[in-house]
Amino acid sequence: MEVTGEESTKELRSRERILATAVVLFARQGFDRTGMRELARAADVNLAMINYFFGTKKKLLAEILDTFFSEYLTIARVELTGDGDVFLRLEKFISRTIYFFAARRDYLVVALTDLNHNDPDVLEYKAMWGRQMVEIVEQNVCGALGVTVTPKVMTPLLTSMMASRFLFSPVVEKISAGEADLPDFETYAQTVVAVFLHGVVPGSDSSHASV
Amino acid sequence: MEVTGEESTKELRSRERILATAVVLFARQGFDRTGMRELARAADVNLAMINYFFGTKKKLLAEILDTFFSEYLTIARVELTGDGDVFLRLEKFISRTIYFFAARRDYLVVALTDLNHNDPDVLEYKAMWGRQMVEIVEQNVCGALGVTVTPKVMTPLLTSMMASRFLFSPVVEKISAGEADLPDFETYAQTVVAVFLHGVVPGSDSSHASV
DNA sequence: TCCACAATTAAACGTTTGTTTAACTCTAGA
DNA sequence: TCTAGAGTTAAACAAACGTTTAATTGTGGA
Repeated sequence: MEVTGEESTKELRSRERILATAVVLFARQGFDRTGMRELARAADVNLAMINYFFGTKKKLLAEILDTFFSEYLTIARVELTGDGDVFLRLEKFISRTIYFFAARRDYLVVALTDLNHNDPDVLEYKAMWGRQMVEIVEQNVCGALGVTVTPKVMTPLLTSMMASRFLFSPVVEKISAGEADLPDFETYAQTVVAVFLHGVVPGSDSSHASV
Repeated sequence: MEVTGEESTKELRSRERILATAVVLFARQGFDRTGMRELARAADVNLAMINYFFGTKKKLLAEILDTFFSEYLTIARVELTGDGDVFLRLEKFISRTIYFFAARRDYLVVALTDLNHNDPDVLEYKAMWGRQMVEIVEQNVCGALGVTVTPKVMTPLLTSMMASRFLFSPVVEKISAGEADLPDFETYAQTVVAVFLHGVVPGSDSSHASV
């Protein structure tokens, strides 16, 4: 068939339907707790189609992770590199990343939870992406900021801060239905920017001056 | 046998050996990827002993999580409540928590990754602990700090910051063997305190004044 | 000594797992 | 019109899963 046309033939749709369904299920119930039959049923394809298109379940996961990490890394490269003001660059990076996390929340959850265990294979894969991320932060942020925090501490720290809203959201929403809910992403992005750059207390430089 | 003595009889040892081994394996390879037979072999007990002592695999996990969350909550109650200076209380809380995370790293990893999926049962369990944590922060931190950040945002944010060092450590260590490694916990605790209270840039109140 | 009972064991239970096979349908290109 | 090949299907594979059963061992208290 050769797929010379660009979209919507039935075969292409199956592949993408599997992919889209897999992200949702993996995020909701985890990679291991999601069976091939369950995924096939949810994506409305035959069981064998998953192995036909992706080979193995692990390779299906790998494709999801590649999508997420490459896009995340692109944002970091675009927003963090350059000669502009470091604070402005950080502000833009954090803001764009949070919007990215919001748009691809399921990808984020899969990447940070399913990936968080340490098969030697998976560990090497994670290190590959982490290395590039740390490198960008090291060469474009740490020096320009003139801080003592090392890039290997700062990178996970900032990533955790930006992601926490999305990783904890199911719990937080469950805590109190109706009451004051989570802020929109615009507000949340500003919060993370503010805390990361200036700390929780907004107006002060806060060397112990409370109550 | 009644277990009137306080320790070291063979039966007690089996139960605790299972528990200790489970935490390590669950943290390293995940709850689902760890089979009962594998756990039994690693703990050097018969397969049936796990169900004999804990009933089901899920209840074994629940015991691990209870241990972790109750201790974490105790620290929050002890260090965050009271009338002293908010900054000093936060500083002590962050410091003690990070030492706690370091001592119980495997527990932390199990609690934050294996628990991060959303079976309705698990979600309710997480909400139970999260609710108490948010309440403590709300009543003892947010008001005293006089900040606009809501407790439902601040609590996950701070927890993420404190935990990031431990969740990402396998990746970060893999990134470059030999080179400048992660800081000790004393230093890391100070870093989190500093960033959370004053932002990444130490000496300035940093309203755009770089390069 | 003997009894009651906790601990331990080997074996089997029925499901479910990810993957593979071989046959079949459909369609684009010669 | 015919054919090569991609898409799709039902069925089966061995392996691993969590759990249960029934029998055995070992020990403290009567």
